[in-house]
Amino acid sequence: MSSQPLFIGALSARTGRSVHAIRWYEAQGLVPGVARDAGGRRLYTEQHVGWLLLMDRLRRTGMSIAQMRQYTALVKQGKSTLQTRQAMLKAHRERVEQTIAEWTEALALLDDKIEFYGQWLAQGKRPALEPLSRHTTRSKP
Amino acid sequence: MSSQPLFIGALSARTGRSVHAIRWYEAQGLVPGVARDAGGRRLYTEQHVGWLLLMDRLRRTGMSIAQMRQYTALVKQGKSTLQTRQAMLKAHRERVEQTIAEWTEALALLDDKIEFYGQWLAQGKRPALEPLSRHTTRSKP
DNA sequence: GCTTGACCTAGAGTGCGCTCTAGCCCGTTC
DNA sequence: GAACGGGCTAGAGCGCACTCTAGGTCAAGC
Repeated sequence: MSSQPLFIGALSARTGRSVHAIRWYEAQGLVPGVARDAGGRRLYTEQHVGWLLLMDRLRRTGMSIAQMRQYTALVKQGKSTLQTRQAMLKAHRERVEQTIAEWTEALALLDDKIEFYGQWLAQGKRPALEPLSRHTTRSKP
Repeated sequence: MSSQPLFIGALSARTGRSVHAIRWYEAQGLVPGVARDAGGRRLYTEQHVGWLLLMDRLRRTGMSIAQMRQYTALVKQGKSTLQTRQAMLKAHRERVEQTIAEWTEALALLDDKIEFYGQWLAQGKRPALEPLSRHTTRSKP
């Protein structure tokens, strides 16, 4: 269960992030609890693997570095910030859902366009109805 | 049905894109068929509204400017490129679906974390199981 | 005919998130 | 003990997608 510490190269291998990126994340205040050995080298634990992968997920779902820094700062402050952290994640969850909804709409537009090209190709002439109007207009009934 | 042309300010208002952005898009080869009046001002039609909104959708679903330029170039070349255009959209559709899947996974992780904080708050002490392991490890059975 | 405002071009500047370089240190291996 | 691999810091550079500035033109209204 308890494992020996990882050096930065090992953490890099485990997380798929570059060594540079890991150091840069730390400099940005996105990696709490990094110890050093006698020679000044960073020492990581298994938890850091999970943490970095969480950071990765947050990033790749559009959370900014600034917000991730804020979240990390809350974690560093301990359990008095549990509520705030939960609220942050809930807010982010909202944004993720919102984005999924938008991308799903885009999927519908793409399907229409693909179908439009399909008909054009099948019939040899441009179909009458352009698919654009249905999806791209901004309301106005 | 036939409407008088729009100047760039009107197009900006209709599409929500800035005047600067519209000119920049044109410079990048993303806006086909832009006429000019005697004084050199750009003249747009209703189709341009739809076109820009399509470009917007593609952009906001992660298509790069380079790829949008490629797509626009195909449109400019006429119907001989129908098949290629359709293929491009199909490929983009794939990427969009892929991304939706990833974001949906992230949603699950967020839900777990939110729940984790909920339990911590309810019980007053840190729950045993960290939600991270389930979602963030990269395979390894 | 002069002001006003919307338009024009060319190009510089910006913000984000890394990525890479330079120059150095330290510990292990031959 | 020299070479090598991996670590360190500080800071420069990059790619993308805009965004803004400077300096000018043009046309419609007073």
